[in-house]
Amino acid sequence: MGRKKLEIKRIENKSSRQVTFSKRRNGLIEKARQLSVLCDASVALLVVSSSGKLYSFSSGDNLVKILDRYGKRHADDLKALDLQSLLHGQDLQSKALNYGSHHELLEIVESKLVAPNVNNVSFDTLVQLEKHLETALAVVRAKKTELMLKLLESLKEKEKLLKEENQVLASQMEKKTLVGAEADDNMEISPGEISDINLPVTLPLLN
Amino acid sequence: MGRKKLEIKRIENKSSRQVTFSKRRNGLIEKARQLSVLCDASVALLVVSSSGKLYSFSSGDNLVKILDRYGKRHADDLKALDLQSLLHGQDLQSKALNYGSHHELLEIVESKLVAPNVNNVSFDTLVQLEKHLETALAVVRAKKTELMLKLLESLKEKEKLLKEENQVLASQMEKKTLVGAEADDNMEISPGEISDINLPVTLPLLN
DNA sequence: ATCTATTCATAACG
DNA sequence: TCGTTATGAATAGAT
Repeated sequence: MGRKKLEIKRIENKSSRQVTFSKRRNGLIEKARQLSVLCDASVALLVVSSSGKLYSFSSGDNLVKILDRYGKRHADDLKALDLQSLLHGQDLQSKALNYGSHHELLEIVESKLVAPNVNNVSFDTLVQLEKHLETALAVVRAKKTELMLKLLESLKEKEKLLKEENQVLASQMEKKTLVGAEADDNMEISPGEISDINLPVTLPLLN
Repeated sequence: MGRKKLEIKRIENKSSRQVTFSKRRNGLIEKARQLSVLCDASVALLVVSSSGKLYSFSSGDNLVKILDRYGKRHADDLKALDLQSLLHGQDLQSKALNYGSHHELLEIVESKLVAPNVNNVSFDTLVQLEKHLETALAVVRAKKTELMLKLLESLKEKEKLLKEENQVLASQMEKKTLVGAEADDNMEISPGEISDINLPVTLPLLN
């Protein structure tokens, strides 16, 4: 959108690359902001210049909320697997596992850091908060991973069973086809043989 | 940039919000891509729609590299904080380049902070450091989640297809059985009909 | 940083 | 979701 059409490939001239970076980075961040506002979406953007400087944007909520929101998508899956109980333990550790309190913790941290009375907060307290934050994040992360792994396992198991069902059906089909072909020649099929095959039209697994 | 100037505030009409979201999201991702290419920058973008769907972009290098660069920044911060003495002559850069070092760096920072010579460190810088750490953790978590979600999606898709295969096989079985029963009475099965059924013994999906 | 000729992105509509 | 088009925005190159 300039005086000339610019090819999208690395700009070799260092100084114009720097200028372009600066302009486009600002543009990108503004666009990200607009999208989040206009469409009520959560947006997180990280840009690291070739010289290593970090620029970022994240829609109000803050990244953590974005991830929480993302996590909600799987609420149904988790419920289906009846793993919710894992999230609602009684001890302190499992308290940290709950999304809500996890979030609360972060909000507390943020309010402490952003509040004007920051000076009141001792470094020790800050370090404590930081530790708690890290621990909470780690535990939640691990738990999340664990749950997803279980989900994966169950899906894989389902897949395996379905494959087996397919095998059975397929071999039954083959058998049936052969019998049918033979009947076409000279054999008869007894009703008993037929009922023996027993169609699993509705597979219990699928319910 | 449309027929009319659009105010940057939440679009109330749901369907036009959806349309705008779709267009602008694509635009944003494209811009992110261009920036990363033109200026040789690392870019990570996460967008979660109000309905919870995730869209993301991350420049080729992949988030790991972004975090590596990020790590360098931490290293710089540490230098600025005059904490490098803690490393006892170890190579700061290379230490900062791998994931594990994030935690290590944190511990170093912490140990330094509880020490009495806290005065050297400005509070603002400390807050910066904390934010950066949190962002890094969040991004890694998001990426991990994203990958697992993709896996889940593909497994679900597989499951769906397998179910369909089962349905087909089952109904074919039924058909076949009926035909067989009829043949038992008075009908003949033409070879054409049989080959028409065509057993999918090996499902391409499963390979 | 600022300017401005251009190209680009997209709001409205079908 | 897709295509079209009039228009507002972003920005490449210059200063």
